[in-house]
Amino acid sequence: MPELPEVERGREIAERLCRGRRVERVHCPPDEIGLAGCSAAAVRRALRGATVTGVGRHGKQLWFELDRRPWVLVHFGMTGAFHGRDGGPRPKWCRLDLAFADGRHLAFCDPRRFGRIGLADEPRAEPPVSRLGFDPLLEMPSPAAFARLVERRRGNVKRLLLDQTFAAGVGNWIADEVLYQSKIDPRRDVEDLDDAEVRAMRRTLGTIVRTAVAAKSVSSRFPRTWLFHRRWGKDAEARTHDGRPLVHETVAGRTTAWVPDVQR
DNA sequence: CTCAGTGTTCAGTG
DNA sequence: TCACTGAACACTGA
Repeated sequence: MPELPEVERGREIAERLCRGRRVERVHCPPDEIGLAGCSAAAVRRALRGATVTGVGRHGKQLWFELDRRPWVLVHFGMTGAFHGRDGGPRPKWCRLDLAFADGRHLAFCDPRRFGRIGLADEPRAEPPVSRLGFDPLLEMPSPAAFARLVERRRGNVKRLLLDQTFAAGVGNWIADEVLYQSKIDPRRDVEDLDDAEVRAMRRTLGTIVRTAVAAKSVSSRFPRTWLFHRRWGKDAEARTHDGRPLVHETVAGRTTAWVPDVQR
């Protein structure tokens, strides 16, 4: 479930393994669907022989910064992840594999193939990155600026949180966690939120994202009070840490876990 | 065998 | 123009 914290974890793995190193060999099989408007050959050409100067991220978008253009963008889709290794066979579901002179490899694995690989000269200045809203880890708006962004929106609050042009990197579980910790019913209309609720959303969003990133996205290290640990599966008996019943219901087209006792 | 789920985009409806 | 729904995408695992 790659949301912002999982993608940031991928960025850290890639940066530690690749930064300052020259790409010796590239494996990138032809793949019409998973390549966003470019050929596998173009991806190989962009990477082979280039030195990785850094790995950037905004929301769920991640890119390799190279010592020449274009750069290479990766979106993890629903099941994408990076795996480092010292050698040996490529892992299963590998769609991109970079080999470095020191024998290390970085593989992008994506079993369900919803991930995307693309090229861009200036990722931040062009779509899809340029269309994204603020990244809650890198640039959380002030309370006043956050309130102004919310004021301009319509529809229910779950939809707002999932909208990548509002807050980049929020996915289904973070949206539900924010609403639970902010005590807001996911079906509520954005226009009906009061100032305290909007402030609570901003605060919980920041805390949840920073906490998950600090835990390196290892969910067993997330606070035990989080809804996260209770939301998976649609167990009719599911309860929060303090014994309140969960419900699962489709809101904004997505399975939503929430707690009617707590969220108003 | 069926089907939920995960992120995103797109076509269609109101 | 906007809000919203449902389908499509590919695949695993229950």
